[in-house]
Amino acid sequence: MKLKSVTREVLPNSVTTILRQAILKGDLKPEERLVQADIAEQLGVSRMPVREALKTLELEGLVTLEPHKGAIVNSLTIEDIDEIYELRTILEPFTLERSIPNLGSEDLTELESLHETMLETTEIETYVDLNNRFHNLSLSGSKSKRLHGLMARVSHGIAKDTPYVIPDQIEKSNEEHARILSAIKANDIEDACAEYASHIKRTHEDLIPLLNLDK
Amino acid sequence: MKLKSVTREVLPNSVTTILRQAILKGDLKPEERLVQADIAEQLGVSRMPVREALKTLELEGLVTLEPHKGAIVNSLTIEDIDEIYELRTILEPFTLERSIPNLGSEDLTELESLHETMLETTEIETYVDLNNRFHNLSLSGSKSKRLHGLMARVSHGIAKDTPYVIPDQIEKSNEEHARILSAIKANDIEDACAEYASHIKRTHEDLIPLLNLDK
DNA sequence: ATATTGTAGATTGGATACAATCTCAGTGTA
DNA sequence: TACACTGAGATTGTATCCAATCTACAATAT
Repeated sequence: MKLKSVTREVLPNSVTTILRQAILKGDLKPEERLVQADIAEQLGVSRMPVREALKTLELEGLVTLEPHKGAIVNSLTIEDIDEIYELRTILEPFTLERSIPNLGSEDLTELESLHETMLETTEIETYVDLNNRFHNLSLSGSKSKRLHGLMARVSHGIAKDTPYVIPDQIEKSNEEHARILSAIKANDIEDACAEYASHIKRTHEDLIPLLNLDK
Repeated sequence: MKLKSVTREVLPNSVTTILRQAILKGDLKPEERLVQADIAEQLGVSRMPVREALKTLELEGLVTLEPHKGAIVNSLTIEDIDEIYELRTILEPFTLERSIPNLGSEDLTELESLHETMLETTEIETYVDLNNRFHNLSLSGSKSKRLHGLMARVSHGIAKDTPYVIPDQIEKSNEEHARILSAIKANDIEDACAEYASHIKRTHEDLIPLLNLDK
């Protein structure tokens, strides 16, 4: 018998996740200084896991680490947002193209059901979660750690909670997801990628005017 | 008077560089296990900097880190190479497009002189170094840490020493560099990016048949 | 009063020590 | 012989400690 090996939970990973979410949610503000000892105490661990977590976040581009000085939360300019969305528009369809051929019928069923549930969901929290699962699953056919690493690094830069700020985001997304999904089911890779790209592009265009970013 | 601030050298960075080069040069073979204590002893440091270095290399995609098990050097398949070059073909012109408007006249002079020196160079070692500086400098107008991080992560996956394996690589590159350079000087961004892209694409095509990769 | 220097406290970098976990050879059993 | 088990050694994960460095404020000089 073959069991899927348990992902052994390791402290730095948990710490990383907690800090990453705090930054993306805005609990930790840009330019804010992150003191290892304080974080360690708050989380009830030693400084060591915190140090590793900060290192990870630096490589993900969320914080800046300066030798002997410490970590500060990176701030985002409009140019950053633009850049992030342009990169997503490139990378995610690129990945989708390699993912579709490897999606099994169970995956398609699952995608379908996620989509149907989203159609009936009005709770924003739930929707954000379903939406992430939809996107992740559709890209999951590509096994390339390199691609998934790059995408994580790009999209971690910005909160994944556009439904919170864009009016009608849910309705628009549902429509776009429907088109992506049917293209995937029809195995029309080219079309699916194009629809996926315009989904991201539209989100970008809707998002920009809503942001009041300084600098 | 204004002094250039000293770049404070920190141990993990040195360790990372040493390990990265060892992997790219092939001194550390794919699937080889990297034991922290051994590396630490060889380098005359404690395990702590080594741990950080391995973490960096993991996020760069050069090694895989499994909890409680350790680090092994990642191996490359043909598909990986293809993917790396396709990504470079996308990312580097994307960056060049944002870089050219910010290149000063000193940068152009420097590029010119690098190119001229390359024309006269037959030493492969020297050529590889000049070539790297040429590429880095041309992309240096983009200040985006995100882009440079992504590119580093992509190209660190593969040795930058194609002149060692591709016959006539130097001659072909010189010709292509000339075209890129003149487009940059003419401030023809579109053309420069196109030439840059086909430079990478040609290298990819020349490289593939020369590699005897298992798997 | 302002600018500069000196100093103490805070904070990070790196080393060491210990705990948790894994690996693997060796043993016993069917 | 083949297989499962066991336990010692190896290796990684985490905590703690000390040194290097930075920061901020107070003392001093101009």
